[in-house]
Amino acid sequence: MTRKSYKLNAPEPQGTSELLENLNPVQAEAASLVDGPLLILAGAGSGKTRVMTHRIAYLIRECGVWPEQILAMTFTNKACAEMRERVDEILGDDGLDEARRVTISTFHSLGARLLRIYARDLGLSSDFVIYDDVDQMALIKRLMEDDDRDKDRSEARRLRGFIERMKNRGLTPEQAHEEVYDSNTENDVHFYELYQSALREANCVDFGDLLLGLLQVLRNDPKTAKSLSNQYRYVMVDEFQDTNPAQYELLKHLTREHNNLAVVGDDDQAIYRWRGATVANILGFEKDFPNARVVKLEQNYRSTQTILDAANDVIELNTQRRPKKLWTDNVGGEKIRCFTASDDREEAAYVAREITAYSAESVPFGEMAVFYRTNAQGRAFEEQLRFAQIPYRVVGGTSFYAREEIKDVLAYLKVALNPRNEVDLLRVLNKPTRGVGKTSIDRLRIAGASTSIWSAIEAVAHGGQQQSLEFLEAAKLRGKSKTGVVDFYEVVREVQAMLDEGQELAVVVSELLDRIHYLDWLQSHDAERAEDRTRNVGELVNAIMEFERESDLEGLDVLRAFLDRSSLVQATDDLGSGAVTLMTVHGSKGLEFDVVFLAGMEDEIFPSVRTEDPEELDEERRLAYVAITRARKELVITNAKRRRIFGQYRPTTPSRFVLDIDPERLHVDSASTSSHVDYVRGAGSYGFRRQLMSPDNSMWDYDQTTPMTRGAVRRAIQSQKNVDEFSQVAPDADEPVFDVSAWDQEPEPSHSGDDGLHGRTVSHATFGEGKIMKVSGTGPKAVLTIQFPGTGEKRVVRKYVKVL
DNA sequence: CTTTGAACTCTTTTT
DNA sequence: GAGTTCAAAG
Repeated sequence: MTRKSYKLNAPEPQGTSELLENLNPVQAEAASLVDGPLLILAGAGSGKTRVMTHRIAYLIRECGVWPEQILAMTFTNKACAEMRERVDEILGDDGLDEARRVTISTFHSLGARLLRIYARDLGLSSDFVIYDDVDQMALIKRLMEDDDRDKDRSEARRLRGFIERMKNRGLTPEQAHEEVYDSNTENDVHFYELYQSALREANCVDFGDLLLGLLQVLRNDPKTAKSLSNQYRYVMVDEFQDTNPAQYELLKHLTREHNNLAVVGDDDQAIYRWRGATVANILGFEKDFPNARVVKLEQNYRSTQTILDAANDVIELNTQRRPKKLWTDNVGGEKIRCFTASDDREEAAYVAREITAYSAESVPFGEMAVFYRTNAQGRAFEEQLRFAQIPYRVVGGTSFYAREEIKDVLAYLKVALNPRNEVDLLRVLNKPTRGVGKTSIDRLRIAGASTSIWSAIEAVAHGGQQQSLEFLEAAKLRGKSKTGVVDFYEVVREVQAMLDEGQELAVVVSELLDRIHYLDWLQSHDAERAEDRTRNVGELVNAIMEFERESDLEGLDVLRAFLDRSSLVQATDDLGSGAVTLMTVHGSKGLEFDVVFLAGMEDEIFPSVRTEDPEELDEERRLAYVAITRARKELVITNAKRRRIFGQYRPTTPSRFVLDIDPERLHVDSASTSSHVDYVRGAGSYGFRRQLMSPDNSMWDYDQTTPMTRGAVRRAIQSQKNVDEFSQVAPDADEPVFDVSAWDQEPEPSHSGDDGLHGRTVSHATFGEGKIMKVSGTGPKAVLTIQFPGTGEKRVVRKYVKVL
């Protein structure tokens, strides 16, 4: 990569730039302090994204910095997309596409991208595959068996946790060894070592490796570090309070040539300690970067005074924090509404009812959100919102790409790309069932012990040609298990062949599905869920097609890029849509909504049961602070007197965080089954109250006869009128839906915008000649539905066929 | 080898 | 209450 003219020293800002006109003086200062280390302490809602985006624009416009020289790190892909969009807006459309040229990335995406380039330095080939946590667990369990440890699930989880912690701290197994202080840890480190070499053998990396691997490259090869640092002349980091030591070290490497590191963060919003993040990074920033300048953003532009006060009531009880006070011009505001339901279902029903009511008062669905502490709580809300015909989208939870059927299909592709990848290989070797059971798998593993399972499979498939030990061992397979293994081998080879030919990815997948009768298998194997799963597989094909069409990559690179994306991006990462957002509090970080419902505010839910020491409680408190400060206009806090946990009802107590809020700011919805008169302010009172509580849950003051308020009734009635306008939940209605059922049907002719292609005969590398039945889109990337005699109907992108 | 059913366990939070 | 694991029958 050659950059001829680096701006080595960007000029100090001269006077005012019109770019900064829309910022307040402190924001403007933060955006224009361009050189050297900078710490921006940005309270909730103080416009930090605004500052960062303007800063990027300022660098480009006023300081003559090339977009390619700017690196901005965020925590989620969602945040990346938003930042890019906003930079684009500020810069305006001048045809230079500057926003696109800035590197805006998550740490992990950057890691994946750079590791593809430097894979060799780590003994990986660039075909390496990324393991998600399910794959990781599969590998760990297998290794535990080999290492004959107790094959205990919780032990496996513990080991995964250990490995993850090591990687978060940037420690390789060798480095971890030096830290060992007892024999148990010694043992764990040994396992870490084992795990790491298994990953390398399989030519795979896990999530932590995306960072640790990159770190290793930078540590071992100063030249690479230097050139990267020179390329990224200006580095910015969002949510700096949530960086872990590995990420921090990475930043140091990347900025060592210039020290131009601007970090934005808020210690009150640090919520990823459990993931290895340490506030030490933000608290000690000035120590590591002695000449760092510090800017504090304390004016809140988001919430009402009431909401801000409530948030402050909660957070001020934390002891370990940089003192700061947020203020706003936005005085007053509605009181925070509290509602206590009799159980979790009623809680959800209440929220649904209120959403309808707000909607009737013309709050758009997209401006409302429901937050909860754990993903499991989301289901109740899904049910009730669906029932109330409210459009919603669930963010987080099981990601699309983590679903079984999706992982299955992708596993075939991953094996085709990298057959040494044993986790994926074992995942689909007998899926759909081919008669290859545990015994056969064990034999293959023994046969391939010195090489790989794949080579043992190859040996079986190639029959008596080879006389190696592997072959002898593997040759014990006979009958159904042998034909099964051979069949699997052939499937993978066929996929590889199609990929080698440069066949379109979506076609490869369709062929694969046909070849292994995957959809039939889904149907016979688990009829109940088959419909959903079939649709998901169809959506996967759609996503692949879409990706391929938009991608400017060629050949196998498309597949690699798609697979990387599937491991790094949540399918729900896209923003926008007129639907109510359902998500965990963690997921809400960085977002804002007019109306926020904060549900399940009960002790042992929020704060979580698993909170043990005071530091963890502090973190829960910060989490509550984050939740509250997401709300612009109104906040509704709900809880339930009893809740189903482990499938049975258990009594609850109100969250101490609600008790911490000055009752002055609360308005108890009298439709509640409890009057909340018990809500007394003060953290100190909590422990005391808890002692007082009798086992029969007398904390809650039963008062079930209270009628709904007139306001609530009014809203409920109003809402009835509006219900019909909203269709059944269709979160991604504008996405093209791949109609799987159409695969077996007769093609239906169509003439929409077909460039005159309709009915023409085409020739395709694999399928031969066929007739175009349907055209959607125009140009080389249009999707053609083609009837191939002998093969049947296929959808193919225009550029892959020749029109005869 | 595969399927079935009963027993058993686990629940934070996510890139 | 859901997902996983284990044993026994097909």
